[in-house]
Amino acid sequence: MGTGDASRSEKSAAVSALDTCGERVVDQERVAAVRAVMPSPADVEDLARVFVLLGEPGRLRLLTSLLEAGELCVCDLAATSGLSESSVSHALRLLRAARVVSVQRRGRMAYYRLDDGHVRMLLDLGLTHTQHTSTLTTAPEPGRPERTTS
Amino acid sequence: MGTGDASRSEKSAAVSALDTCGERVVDQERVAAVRAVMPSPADVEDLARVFVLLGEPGRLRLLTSLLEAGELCVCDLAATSGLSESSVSHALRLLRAARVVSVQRRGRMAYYRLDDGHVRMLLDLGLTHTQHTSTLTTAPEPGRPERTTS
DNA sequence: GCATCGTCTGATCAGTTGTTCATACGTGGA
DNA sequence: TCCACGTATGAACAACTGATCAGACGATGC
Repeated sequence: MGTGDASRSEKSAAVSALDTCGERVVDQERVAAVRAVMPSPADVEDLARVFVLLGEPGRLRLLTSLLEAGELCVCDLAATSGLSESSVSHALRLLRAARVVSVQRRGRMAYYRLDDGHVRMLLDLGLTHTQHTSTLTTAPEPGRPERTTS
Repeated sequence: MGTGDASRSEKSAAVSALDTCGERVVDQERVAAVRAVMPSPADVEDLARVFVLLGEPGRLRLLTSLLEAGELCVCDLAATSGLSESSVSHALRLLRAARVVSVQRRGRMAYYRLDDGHVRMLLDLGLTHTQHTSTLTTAPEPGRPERTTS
């Protein structure tokens, strides 16, 4: 099955440009259309980086805390997230590097806040829906007091 | 970290309920407020699972392809995402388990589509903003000048 | 029936990631 | 000044994850 397998090229014949490495393609038009609008690799990786940062329960609790409180210091973030202060510091380092949070120092305290409206929207959207969709993914849990995010 | 460290309980004295394990807390009111509205651990982990699924470039390209095409078979997904067909299959397995995609078989083909409006919104929101915000994330960090926002 | 195709799956391996421990930095108070 | 505090950092470790390879399954065509 090499490349000569044109048995289902009923749609278009301009395959060579798309079929870069012997991959079989069924619906060539659709594949071409998708490729045309596919974000650049850099954009995809950027977005993936953001989602990854949101994809760890500890960081997610940190960010949720900041979403609710507006501003918190490291030790309070440790208290609200249940992480050790060291873990919080390490996590905040990553979030800082991605410009997701910003820090402002007062005295020997460091106060963090969300610094990215984009992430705030993703967070808010995610939190809202997750609470409506309990019992879906893997949560056999009984009822929970469904907070209203306002 | 002695347990008797109540040195800064200047705001309220009802610490015992919050301070479960010798953690220092600065703004107890705010911490209590955040804890009150913090989603349940199960909800947090559910949401984190979703974000993790979106947080890998390969899967993100798969999902973007489905968002654009509506429906694609495995080999076409391999073509649009640049992954091997085996990797696609493994990835789709995870996405299926999380009810993010659904599959419909016709003959020996398997056609996948997005099956979660929640995820579709997150995807769409993410993709929209990422394309406006290129040149941001991957920036090599200008020295880390702790910008005092605004 | 047999061979081929598209897809799925398990095992293995390498790379990544979060946590912990120990320590270092800068600040503020005695 | 010295010490306690809040935070930041590096190293080491365990756990997880994605890619690859090999093989299996069901469906189709001869």
